[in-house]
Amino acid sequence: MAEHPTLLYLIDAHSYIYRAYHAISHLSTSHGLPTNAIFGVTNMLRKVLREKRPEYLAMVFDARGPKFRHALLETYKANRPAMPDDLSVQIPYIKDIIRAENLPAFELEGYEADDLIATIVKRLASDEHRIVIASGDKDLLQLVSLYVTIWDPMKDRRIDLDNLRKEYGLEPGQMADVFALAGDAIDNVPGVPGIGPKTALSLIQRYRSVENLFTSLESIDKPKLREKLTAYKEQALLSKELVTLHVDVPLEIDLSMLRVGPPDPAALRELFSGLEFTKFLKELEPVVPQADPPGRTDAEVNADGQQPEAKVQSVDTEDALAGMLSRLEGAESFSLKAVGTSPDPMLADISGVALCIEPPEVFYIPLPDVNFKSSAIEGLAAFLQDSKRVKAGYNLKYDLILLQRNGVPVSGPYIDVMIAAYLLDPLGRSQKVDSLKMLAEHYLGVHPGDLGGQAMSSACAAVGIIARLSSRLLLDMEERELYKLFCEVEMPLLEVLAGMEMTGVKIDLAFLARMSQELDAQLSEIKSKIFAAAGCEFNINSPKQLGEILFERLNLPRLKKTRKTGSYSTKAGILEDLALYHPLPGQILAYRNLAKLKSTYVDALPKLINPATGRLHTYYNQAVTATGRLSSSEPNLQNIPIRSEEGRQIRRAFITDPGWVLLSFDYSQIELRVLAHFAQDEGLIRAFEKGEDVHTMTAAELFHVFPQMVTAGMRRVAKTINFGVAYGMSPFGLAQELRIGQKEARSFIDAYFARYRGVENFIKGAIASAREKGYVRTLLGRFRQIPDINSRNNAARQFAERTAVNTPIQGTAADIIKVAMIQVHDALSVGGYGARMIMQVHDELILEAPEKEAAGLIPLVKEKMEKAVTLSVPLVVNIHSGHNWAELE
DNA sequence: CGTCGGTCGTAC
DNA sequence: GACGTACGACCGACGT
Repeated sequence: MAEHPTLLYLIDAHSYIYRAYHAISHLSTSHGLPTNAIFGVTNMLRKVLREKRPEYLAMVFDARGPKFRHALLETYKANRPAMPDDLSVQIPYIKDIIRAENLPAFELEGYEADDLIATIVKRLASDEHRIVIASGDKDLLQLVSLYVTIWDPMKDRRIDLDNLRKEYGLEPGQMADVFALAGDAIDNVPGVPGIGPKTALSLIQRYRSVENLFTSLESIDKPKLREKLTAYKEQALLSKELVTLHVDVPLEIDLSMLRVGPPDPAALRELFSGLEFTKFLKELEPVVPQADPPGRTDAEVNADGQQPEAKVQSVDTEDALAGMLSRLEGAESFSLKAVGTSPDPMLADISGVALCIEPPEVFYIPLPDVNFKSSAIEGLAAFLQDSKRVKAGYNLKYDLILLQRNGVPVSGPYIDVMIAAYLLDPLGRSQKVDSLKMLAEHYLGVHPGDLGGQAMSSACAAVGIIARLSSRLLLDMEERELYKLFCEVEMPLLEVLAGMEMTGVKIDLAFLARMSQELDAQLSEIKSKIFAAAGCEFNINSPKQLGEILFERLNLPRLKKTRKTGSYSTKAGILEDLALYHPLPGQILAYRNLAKLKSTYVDALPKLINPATGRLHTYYNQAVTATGRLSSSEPNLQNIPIRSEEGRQIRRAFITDPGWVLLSFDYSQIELRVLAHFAQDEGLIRAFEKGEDVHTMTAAELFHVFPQMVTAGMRRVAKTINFGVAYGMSPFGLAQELRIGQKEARSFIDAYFARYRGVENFIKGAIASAREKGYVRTLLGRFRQIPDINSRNNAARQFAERTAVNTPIQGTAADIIKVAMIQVHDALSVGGYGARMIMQVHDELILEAPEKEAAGLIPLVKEKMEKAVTLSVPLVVNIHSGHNWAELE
């Protein structure tokens, strides 16, 4: 596989023109010119340009005039309605916009876009030139190959060779056979009447091709089906000719014809203003001076007339490179920003690196284009890997992944100013991934103007600011006693997380596809029962409509208060109560349960599979939570269901390669152990030292019985209280959770605190300390301000008090697993294991390992986790292994 | 079409 | 109102 394949985007223009036309209704200028299709196509195009920054692209149009296929079948497309007038008037404007964006466009008299696309694919697709076809047209599926994927930019759905094989169980070349049998009413491909997509698919799966099917007709056991096929044999063969794409369009084409040029902002501005597209007008960047000629460039970025932030030197000659490298020789630290073509570092191609040793001087190394690419990379790589030099960045994990994927490994020490700012203020959302600008304003008092603009220049401005921010934030962290946490935990963890994100996890797509189908069937069954029970049809997903049905139409008792907005609450707890009065609430609960699984997990996960790796790469955010936990997104792997049996099935889709095994290591009761440590509570510490079931022990204490006498109900109460303590539980909350009265709940809580005086004192102490200092800290010194702790507003203050109790507990547990992750990572690398950490779920680490390594690995990882820190109670890690995540119990 | 608050539900 | 920390799907109001 090539190291950096070039991506070519082929856009099926008519597919998008029609979709935009139908998706957007009634958009027109004040003069009455319809603009719905123009708007939709422009929107899609600009999205592609913005997000993919393609180097090569072609807009492919259907040509007017007779199609050669008419010779094949006179009725072909005969009854297809001509393009409506209010659409055809828009086409010239779309072409104008494509011209102004400077995008290559192709159209050939007598040929359809499909055939042009097929021909271009035939000529250009290779390992080095991967092709992405943007289209919603099924016929194009036959072009999918190792080098060609189909992408629907509106739904952001990708189909590559693996997907296609898994979804259809066929090779791309067989897709034409399926369509030939099933036919297509819109394109007037007749197919075989009475055979739809399902039957067609299963026939081709069995017989491989239309031709082969007709030689084996006698083996079809359903007589009706055999009759149909016999009767329409000729029509089916003709249909196949119709749907088979032609790769012999007389078109001279080479790669250079597809190169995307720079857009013409003046022309775009004129078009957009004539079309009254204010949205796009705003997006056009303000007029900037032309970039200086290659060589030495002094693109100055002004900060409100203060000193320039960046004097950019473009490293695009051997001399410039030598100059930069000799400057790096004397540098103990430098800041960097890798520029990629996508915000997802697992999808992006690298286009360059900006680097700053001493602001305002900035180097920019354009990467894939430079002809001395290898020497530039090698020279730079030596410095990026030098453990004596500090590398500063903003969201460095992005740069690490992008560079590593392009063969340039980076090593610490690091200073990530996003994370530094997060430690200093974990609430102030000032350190979001796109807000380096806010940090500059807050800590440096400058107002950089160029951070949101074009990628290269904003990266150059960014590295200057990062260099200045890093020294400032280091001082602030020292002052706040956060420096050690930063250097010894967060920065090493950054690299661990980068590795986990790059590795990703393998997913069983076929399993999810089956599950999706099953859920579909179950959902439609429940849906009809719901409509019958309700006596009318409505949107089950709308809490508003549902509330009206339940409480107004069916007049069910309004047991709970209405919500803020005045609508009725329809959450699960309330529906469970209502289920006693009517069958509908129970059916709704069942529907919600399945619909949630389908939309949030079963159908969402496949969309996030990376086409290049075939795996799922979550994003671990290290600078989001108020307590110091990690969060995971795209997808969130930290809320995959486990508690219900149906939900847990989702975990069966998380798998590993043959010969490998999944191992999970989870801390037993980590938050309760942390509580025992902080509270120095004798009873709790003793329970953990004995190594017995802590909830049972608590129940024994609470109910004054021997542990052997504890019933399941008693244990459940104890368990709920044990969890509740860490959350700052109230009698109301406990009552609700246990479905008991508030008085009873209060007496349980009183009994708990009477038995666990240390815990009671810890809670009082945590609140008092927060009141006095205005903040709380975790075991490793992580810091969170509690601004409302002295508020006169009761609700706000009580909330602050619960936070003051919960944050040290939750945050310390987060500290501990972070330390463990670093040590496990180091141990794996020192021990030369092939095993790797792939997921973290707050108190649990999941590794994948070659089966042979598992036995040796288990005690090693367990040891590292249990000894990550020393508390007054032992840390205990439980281990499970299996071939999918559900087997890890 | 896009954004955003509200509601709901999953995890630890 | 009411028990901590997240992410994200869906709806529906509203803006372009």
